[in-house]
Amino acid sequence: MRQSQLFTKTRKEAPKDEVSKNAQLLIRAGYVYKEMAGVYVYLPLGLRVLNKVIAIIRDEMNGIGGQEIVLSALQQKETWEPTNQWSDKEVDVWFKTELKNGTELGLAVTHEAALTKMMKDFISSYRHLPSYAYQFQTKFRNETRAKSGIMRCREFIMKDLYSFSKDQAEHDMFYEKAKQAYVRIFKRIGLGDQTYVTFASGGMFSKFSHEFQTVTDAGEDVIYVSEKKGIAINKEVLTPELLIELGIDKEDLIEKKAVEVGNIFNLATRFSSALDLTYVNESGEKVPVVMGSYGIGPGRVMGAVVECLSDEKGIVWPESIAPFQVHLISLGKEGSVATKKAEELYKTFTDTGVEVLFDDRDVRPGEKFADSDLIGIPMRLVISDKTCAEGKVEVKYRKTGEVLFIEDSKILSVIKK
RNA sequence: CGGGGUAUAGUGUAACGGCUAGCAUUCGUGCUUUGGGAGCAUGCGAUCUGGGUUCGAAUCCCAGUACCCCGACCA
Repeated sequence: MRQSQLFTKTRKEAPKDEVSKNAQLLIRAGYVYKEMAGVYVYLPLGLRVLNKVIAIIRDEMNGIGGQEIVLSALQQKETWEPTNQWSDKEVDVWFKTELKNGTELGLAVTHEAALTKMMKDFISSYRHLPSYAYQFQTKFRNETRAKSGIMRCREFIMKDLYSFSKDQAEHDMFYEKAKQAYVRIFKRIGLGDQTYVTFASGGMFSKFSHEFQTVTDAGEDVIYVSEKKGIAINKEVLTPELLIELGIDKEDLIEKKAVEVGNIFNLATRFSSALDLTYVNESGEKVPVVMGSYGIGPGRVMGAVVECLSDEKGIVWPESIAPFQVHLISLGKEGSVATKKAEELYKTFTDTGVEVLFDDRDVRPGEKFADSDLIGIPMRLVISDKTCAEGKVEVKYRKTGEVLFIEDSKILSVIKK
């Protein structure tokens, strides 16, 4: 993509009412636009990152047998009444609306009830289980206080997978597989080092759930990390008994602030019982399906990456989710050798499938460099009269600052696809 | 939902109750310039909304709205 065609532009200063680092940088660099508190628009650059995060999650969900669907954002009152969750007392983050005829509707806070209800049409025998469905869908939550930029929103995309198993043993096996898939997701996204599988409150159906907590001061949760074990415990469930059970010394725990980027938990038969999702087992008995829920917020993940990996100059994207692989910067004047070469290189990249943002704007070098640092694409290539004279291209890595001069003919070989 | 704060061009800011609401940046135009947000000239662009006090309100008071922060909440 040509930067001259990109309708967004960078800013030197962030809006004064954005305090969080993620929102400041994402707005300054032109990734997101704030529509209102807790509601952000994803701009061309931001959508590319979001889609890459989504692609990684999708790949891992498909890898454990997930089947992608899209449920509706508008939900019926009847869907939530069996579990008593239509009540504003039970679920206090509802956005509700109604049809012209007065029928009450809700904007989806989450989807377990809707999917459970739907699955009644498809699950009736043990032969139909286990089954796993997931989606990327917009959730609406009427938070009393949106905060932390794109990390706590009133409208946000969430990946939610729901598992349908014959019994607890089958559920437990999948639960473990899903946990490992989550570990891989955060590793691939570039947050592996600072993200911990965290023991958290399991609600009323199991002792614990597992949260994936990314350590950052921008987070709202307090966790206790055991570096030795590579796991963490949410403050809300930390007890001496648990430490014994996990074989952790209290001295090994370090208190840290963290943001919950994923959560997986056992739903047991809460929804299947309430909504009558049952199947007939081999003995001919009708029994409720055992369910699990597995969530990740791609937008929140994106915010966490910015919080964790940016520096004083701007964002530093991991290669796996950067909006582009390469930031090609031409410093040549119109009609110069450098400009011609940059154009040729741009064509080579686009022809060979290299994702490239081409800064072909007629602005001064300093501005291009500053923008490049702010936008945070992992590899920067500079073409100037100087580099052309040597038959080379300057390569600079955003993360390390390392600079290389590569011969023209070898450029494609240093770019990872 | 409780508490606190803020509201002036696209953005960041200044202005004792009193002069044509100033500065920077952005944006437009022209010239110049081209390896870390250059320079000169010139132009466009603002007091959140509604009441009140006052001879006079960006400034004081009340209400509303929006946003931010702390806490609660996050099924």
